[in-house]
Amino acid sequence: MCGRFALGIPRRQLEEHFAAEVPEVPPRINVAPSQPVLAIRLEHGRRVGRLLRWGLIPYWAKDEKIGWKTINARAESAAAMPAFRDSLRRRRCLVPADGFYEWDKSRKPREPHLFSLADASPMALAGLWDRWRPLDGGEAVESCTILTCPANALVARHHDRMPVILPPSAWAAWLDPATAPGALPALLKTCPAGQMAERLADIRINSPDFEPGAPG
DNA sequence: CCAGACGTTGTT
DNA sequence: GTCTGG
DNA sequence: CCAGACGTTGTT
DNA sequence: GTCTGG
Repeated sequence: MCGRFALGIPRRQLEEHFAAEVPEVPPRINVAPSQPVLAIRLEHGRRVGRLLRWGLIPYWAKDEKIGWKTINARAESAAAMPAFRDSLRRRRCLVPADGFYEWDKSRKPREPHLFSLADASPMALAGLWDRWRPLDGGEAVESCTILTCPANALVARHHDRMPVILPPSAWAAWLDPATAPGALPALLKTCPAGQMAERLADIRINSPDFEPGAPG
């Protein structure tokens, strides 16, 4: 699954890598659910990075609590889920990351591992977003979720699910709302069967800077 | 019809 | 908003 | 995901 | 154990 990840890529490198306009974001080694995450989406045909709350709140929600249970969406079922299907059809995004964490729970204390690409290039996690307007007329909240798929062999040593990682060749079609829904499953299957999965590196974290309870 | 859910992961 | 269960 | 809390009364 | 907050 994907419940924590890292993002410390400098702005200009993100802009170059994703061909997008990206806001300045402080480097984070421990991005947690409910916090703002950088998501790249298409606005008027241009790729733009926005800070969206992690945990998708569907536009029809009565309150925002559902966002605690929607930090991930299963790629296999999202198209059929009331909370995700509209976003899957029309509101897809990329979530840049240095890598994502999985925990080794056989250790005391639990030990985090960072999974990043072997060549250290930025990862593009497949995401969905939505815009929710509070019933009391308060300000709209934009939020997002990260799709998951079955873990590849490397990640499976720790967990049976992992985030969908999209290769650069899939980004344009993923972001384009005009992409036919029928084409999406093929894009999502990029991970774990595709080449990116082969390039995942498993790095054990021993840094004293990493404190799960104190999101950086 | 109305009421209530709408989600994922992990663990047992 | 839309579907399921009662 | 992890960390941290884990309560009551009364009123709307 | 289970829920909430970050």
